Amino acid sequence: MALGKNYDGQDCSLAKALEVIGERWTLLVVRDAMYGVRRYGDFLAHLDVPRAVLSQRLSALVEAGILEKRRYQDAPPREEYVLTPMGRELWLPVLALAQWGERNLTRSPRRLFFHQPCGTRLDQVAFCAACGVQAPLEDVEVRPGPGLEGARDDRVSVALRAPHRMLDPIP
Amino acid sequence: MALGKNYDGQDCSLAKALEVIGERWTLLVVRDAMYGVRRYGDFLAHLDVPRAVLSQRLSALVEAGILEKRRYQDAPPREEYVLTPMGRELWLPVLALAQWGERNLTRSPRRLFFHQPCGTRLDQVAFCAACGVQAPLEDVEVRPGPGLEGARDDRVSVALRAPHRMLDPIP
DNA sequence: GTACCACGGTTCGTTGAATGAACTAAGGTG
DNA sequence: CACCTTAGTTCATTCAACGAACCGTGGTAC
Repeated sequence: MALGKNYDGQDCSLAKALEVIGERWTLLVVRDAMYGVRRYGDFLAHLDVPRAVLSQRLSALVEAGILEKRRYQDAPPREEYVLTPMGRELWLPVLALAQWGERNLTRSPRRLFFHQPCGTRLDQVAFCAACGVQAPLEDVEVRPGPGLEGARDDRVSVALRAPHRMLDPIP
Repeated sequence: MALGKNYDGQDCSLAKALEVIGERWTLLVVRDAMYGVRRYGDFLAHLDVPRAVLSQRLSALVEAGILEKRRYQDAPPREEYVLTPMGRELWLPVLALAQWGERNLTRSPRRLFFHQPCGTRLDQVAFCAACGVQAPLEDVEVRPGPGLEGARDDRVSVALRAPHRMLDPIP
């Protein structure tokens, strides 16, 4: 489709990336997946996205190799969406963008990120000075920051108001 | 406006950031500004974006404090758009996203980034190991990578096929 | 066994935004 | 005086987002 998602003629890896994760809602779906959201209904509850759009985005992310759809229960049959390694690598740009928003668009931080093995707070490039490593997503813990207001009360929002290891499924 | 740009109810700095730079074309405009593109006509030539959309995006970016519109010539009156400090801070997420695209969606790198003061190649978080600093945008030089094919031949594309310091205006 | 519910979607009419071509306006240049 | 450049605006058409309603599969309660 030449309209809506493609940036034809842009020979640039940023444009390529945006063709995959640049559509409305897509990066928020990825963020939720990083927080451990896996089920259609949970994405829906947390995002207030039209169902048709969510279906389309999930399929597109699976197609692109960022999410994997897999059956986690047979009776009744239920599927879940989990990040692939390629999807987990989006951690860095997502964090950088969120931190930019935090520094420039909000008063105080909504969420803080920590290197789970050592408890050190992470900066915008996820580099843990204490350990001297770039923290992979699996080793990151989120905790609510001072700026987080409890506006929403869907399952997912409530679960994420407690400290939580990234990728751990929502209860 | 509840439609199209807002992510109402998402109490999250990523959503806030996406409200500002998440619309179609917006991040490509910012990328071009980082490369040194400043004039309406140059953005237009490089991006193949409809004129009305470009006008809207440029105004929105000025409104958001990411670009500054300023007169660089009086007869005839001409304006240019340059990144503000807040806009320059988008460098990190833009780089991280582009590098993700490069690693996961393309064969070989389109463009390589170097720490201009010392000539060291930069990684996805713009950390210069030789100098031990996070390189600011002003100190970065782009050079074409092996994967860059000379498909486009507009003014801007041609100019960017030579090594070029970030933010330096297109000739 | 039958009514009801949870989950994960699809369908569809309405609204808003992107597209691209044409037009405008200010001000030089030959 | 005709024409060119730059930076837009206007407008009809096309496409995608929205949100409400509907659908299908397979439990669970009575």
